[in-house]
Amino acid sequence: MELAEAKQKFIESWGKLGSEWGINRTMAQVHALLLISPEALTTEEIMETLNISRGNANMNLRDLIGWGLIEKQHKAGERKEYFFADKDTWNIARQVAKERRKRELDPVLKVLDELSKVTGDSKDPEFRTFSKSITDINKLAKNVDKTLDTMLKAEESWFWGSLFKIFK
Amino acid sequence: MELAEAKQKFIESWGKLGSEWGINRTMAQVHALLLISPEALTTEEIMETLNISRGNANMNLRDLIGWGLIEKQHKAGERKEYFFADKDTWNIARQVAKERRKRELDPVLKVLDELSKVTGDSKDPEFRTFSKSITDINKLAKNVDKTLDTMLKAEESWFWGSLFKIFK
DNA sequence: TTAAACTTTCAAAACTTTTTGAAAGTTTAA
DNA sequence: TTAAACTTTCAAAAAGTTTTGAAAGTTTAA
Repeated sequence: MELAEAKQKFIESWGKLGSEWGINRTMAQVHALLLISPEALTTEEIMETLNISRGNANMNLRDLIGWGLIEKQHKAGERKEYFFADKDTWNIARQVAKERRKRELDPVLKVLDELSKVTGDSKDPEFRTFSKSITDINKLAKNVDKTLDTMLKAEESWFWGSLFKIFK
Repeated sequence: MELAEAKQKFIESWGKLGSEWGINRTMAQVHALLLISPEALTTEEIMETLNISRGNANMNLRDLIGWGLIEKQHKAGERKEYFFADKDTWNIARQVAKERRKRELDPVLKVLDELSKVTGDSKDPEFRTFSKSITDINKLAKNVDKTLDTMLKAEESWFWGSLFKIFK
């Protein structure tokens, strides 16, 4: 396979994976493009490579900055803004985990805590089933939360090293 | 909070979480409803409770069966089909992880393996950056894959117990 | 200042996904 | 058999999401 073709394929696959996990396909593609670019790129270059409009490019670049996955770069003597991606996959994974935890897991934990407080007749099967499910899900969610917390603080080598010890 | 209100809130939150993670909102809501129901429910009851059409209910029930999250139940002397959800959160988590791995992670791993085979001029920064990114992502993806594999085989107590040992 | 170079915004259009509901299909009891 | 009770299908409609592109806004050099 040619390098050019391989690049295309990577951008496509990354976009598809993103959309399956609830991330805007174009945003994932822009990220993929920057991931494999040795140099920072301009909005113009991104628009051209991915065949997207200026507005679209701008909006997704801003979102990627919001996710902490890319940064702006200023080149001396140039007016244009350049964008480049953090290339460290461990940082990327941590950053995504961090943002999704904040945006999605945290609110759910809050609701679950509220819902665990609901009281009722412990003879009522409706209440008992509700209560048990909420409690169980709450426990799982808290465990996930705690694990993410450790992961976010961890160094890559320590993290995988530790998992390796457990998982043979 | 009333039990009825709490149920509503749970169904809503579960649906929202699902849609943020790329799972059809209605499917997640049907799942939530069955999770907190002590008894198996008919399509009719689900349609009424969630205010959805017969076609929609049927399609999402089938999908949930496909995900291994709910099952059909036949009641002696009854024509109707009843549906009930596995209430064990650990099983649910495993089942979801298993399906998403199969549907989404596996294909990406396949593409990454292909892309790691691309050869090129190691003096070319374009090639070097591409190559390094693919290799790194491939490594991370394989680690995730291996960890999921262990998790899928594990018993809940063993799994969390082991994590606990690492994560203080 | 001014105007060129650039970035951001946002309403409308395009596209994607989900939902509906009526028709077709299936199963069962008699 | 038949027909009632039920489930499944699927094309069209509705809802939701993303993209466009022109206009407005901002920054900078001179």
